[in-house]
Amino acid sequence: MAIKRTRNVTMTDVASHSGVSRTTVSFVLSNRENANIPDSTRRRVLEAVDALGYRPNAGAQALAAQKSDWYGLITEIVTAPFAVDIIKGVQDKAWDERKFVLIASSEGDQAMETAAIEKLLEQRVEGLIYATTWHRAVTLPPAALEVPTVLINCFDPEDRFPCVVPDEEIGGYRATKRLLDAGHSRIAFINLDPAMPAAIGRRAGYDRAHAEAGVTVDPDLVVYGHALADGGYDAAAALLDSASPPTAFFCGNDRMAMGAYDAVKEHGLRIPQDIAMVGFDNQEIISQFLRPRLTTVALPFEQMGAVGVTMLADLIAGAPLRTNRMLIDCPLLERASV
Amino acid sequence: MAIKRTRNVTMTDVASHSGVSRTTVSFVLSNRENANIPDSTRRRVLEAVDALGYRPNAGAQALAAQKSDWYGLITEIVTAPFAVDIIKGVQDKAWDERKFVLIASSEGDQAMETAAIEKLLEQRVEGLIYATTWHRAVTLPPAALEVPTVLINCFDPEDRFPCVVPDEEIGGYRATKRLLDAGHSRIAFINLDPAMPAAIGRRAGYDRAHAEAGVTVDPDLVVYGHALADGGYDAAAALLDSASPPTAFFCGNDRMAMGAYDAVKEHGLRIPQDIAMVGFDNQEIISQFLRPRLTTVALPFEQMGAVGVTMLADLIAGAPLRTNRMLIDCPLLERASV
DNA sequence: ACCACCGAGTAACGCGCGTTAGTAACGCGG
DNA sequence: CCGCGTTACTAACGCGCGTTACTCGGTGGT
Repeated sequence: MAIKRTRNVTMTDVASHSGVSRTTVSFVLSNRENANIPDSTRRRVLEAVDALGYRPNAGAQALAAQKSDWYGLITEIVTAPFAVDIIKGVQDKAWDERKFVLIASSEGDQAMETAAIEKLLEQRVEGLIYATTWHRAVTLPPAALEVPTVLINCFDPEDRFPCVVPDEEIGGYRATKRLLDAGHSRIAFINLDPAMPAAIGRRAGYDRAHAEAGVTVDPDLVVYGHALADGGYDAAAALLDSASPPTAFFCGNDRMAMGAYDAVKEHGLRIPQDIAMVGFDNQEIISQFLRPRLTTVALPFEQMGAVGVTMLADLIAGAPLRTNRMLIDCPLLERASV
Repeated sequence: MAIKRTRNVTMTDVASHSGVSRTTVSFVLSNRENANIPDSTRRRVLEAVDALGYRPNAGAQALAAQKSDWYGLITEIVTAPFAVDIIKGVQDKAWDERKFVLIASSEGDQAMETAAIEKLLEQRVEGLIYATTWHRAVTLPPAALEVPTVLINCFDPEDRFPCVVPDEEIGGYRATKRLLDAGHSRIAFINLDPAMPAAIGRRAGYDRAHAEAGVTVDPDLVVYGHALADGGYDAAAALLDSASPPTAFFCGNDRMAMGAYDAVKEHGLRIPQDIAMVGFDNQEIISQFLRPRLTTVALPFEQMGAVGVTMLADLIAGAPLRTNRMLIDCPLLERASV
């Protein structure tokens, strides 16, 4: 465990080592124009930087320059899978803008969340991104008002913060249209809790697709399931046992589709020959590995993260936002279950 | 979008607002002992803090105090699911020690990884935690040597860094013993790539359990599968079609178990009545929702994260480490597939 | 010979804060 | 009245760096 504890090398060290003033070192390192640094000097400085292993002190830089180059990201990291894609989208995009992302997890706990925001503000982040794992309304701690803030996958009921949310309606529309196009007319919709924005939007898309196709929606085919595999299983089994069963299922999420698969198989039916199935979320570990692989609608979290960063940058720059509520398209991913 | 842009309030502002010196404010806020601050003064200061919305500047604090209270965490965030648990374990434990965690993602890319470490060092993190999503040897950029560093779920071939890794052997042992105890004697082992530390350790545990039970291992029952659902399906199907098929499967991960489930069901066999199944990883989204729910061995990532933080704290404090390679137990989670 | 100008470089201030070394006022025993 | 210990505070330095406002030694033009 040999730890090379380099004494903290500062610009002053670099300066004396290369025989110039600290100011000159600063000019060289910040590539300042109009500074008239001849190449010979520049080289001497850079060599000293290398030789001494100089590393700028970000805190001191931020203090002197009065800016931090950091964005803060608050997210529910426990509820796992989706948060990761948002983080990735945010981080990559931020990197493009030479910004870094300070991640704090909220764990759903309100007190901890407030503490996290405080900590980020103490780091003097230039802006805040608040992301949730499921589409919903949120109420942020008041501290968030102190700094430019963008919401991802959630929205402020009072509209004080701009947000990026998935276009649930188009997702529901795409899924349903795909099934209608495949010739199905009895399409069951195992939706999420009807109070959720996701459920409302997707239902609207389901209805619109039917309307455009001139097919009447049978209200008995639209049910609400517990949002896990069991919920999908139960709902699908009940529908298959009904007097006039559906020939296709549109499931509110991939987990329910996973349960529905089991119900279909246990009824001795084959996917997609006898029953077609479309999911939602594109939770890869499920949709990629179900047999047959599941056709589903993607929630483009990574893209949402990237768009969020762009909006935040505009907000910080004081640029006008095109919209306070950015809708992100949800594409259909064709696999093998239709 | 009403953004309350509070001009940056400093200690000096608080001082003048409450009629004391900046030093006194500092003493009050840091709860300094032996400072003899009467309650009346303390209250005046705290009221001013509140009234002005003062918020300490972490960068300035770090600069003055010559310490940062931050740990750096580098992790492969793309390969998703596991990274999240490590992050959670690290963050919670760090919070207990009043430390904060700066997360950077490496994305597997060597250049980006080096850049990430540099950035963390520029923030003057007190230590570094490097975590991977699968157990393996890693080679860190040399910059990691400049600061106390702990590895999680990976190890340094040259042993320059202490590490926390899962005890694969005990995991393999537990899984196998459970099946032996259930009366099985022909237990197939669909292992991961035999070059992986995980595969080696689990195989050793599998062998030890057999040896202790006095059961001879049939080498034909130990196969290596592509680590995805298809690999599990193919391997399980082949074994079930063989002359003397197994009565139980121990799968190298839950994804393969997911595929094996399909193979078993397609052979008209029932789990667990006809075939018992044990997975590995406890990838919740799979093991919780397969029907029947999958008995599996957990990789305790959260715990590994917490232990890593403890080791790092010791390392920073210069305390002697009990071991340079901490093994974490992998418990068996009983569900319904045995 | 004088001035204007340019290239090359530096002294010095301030960012917000922790901390040390003080000071000023007061009470109390002798 | 002196000396001394408390109590309650503050002046001032330094952390590492960005930045502004300079200095100083040449060159070229008139």
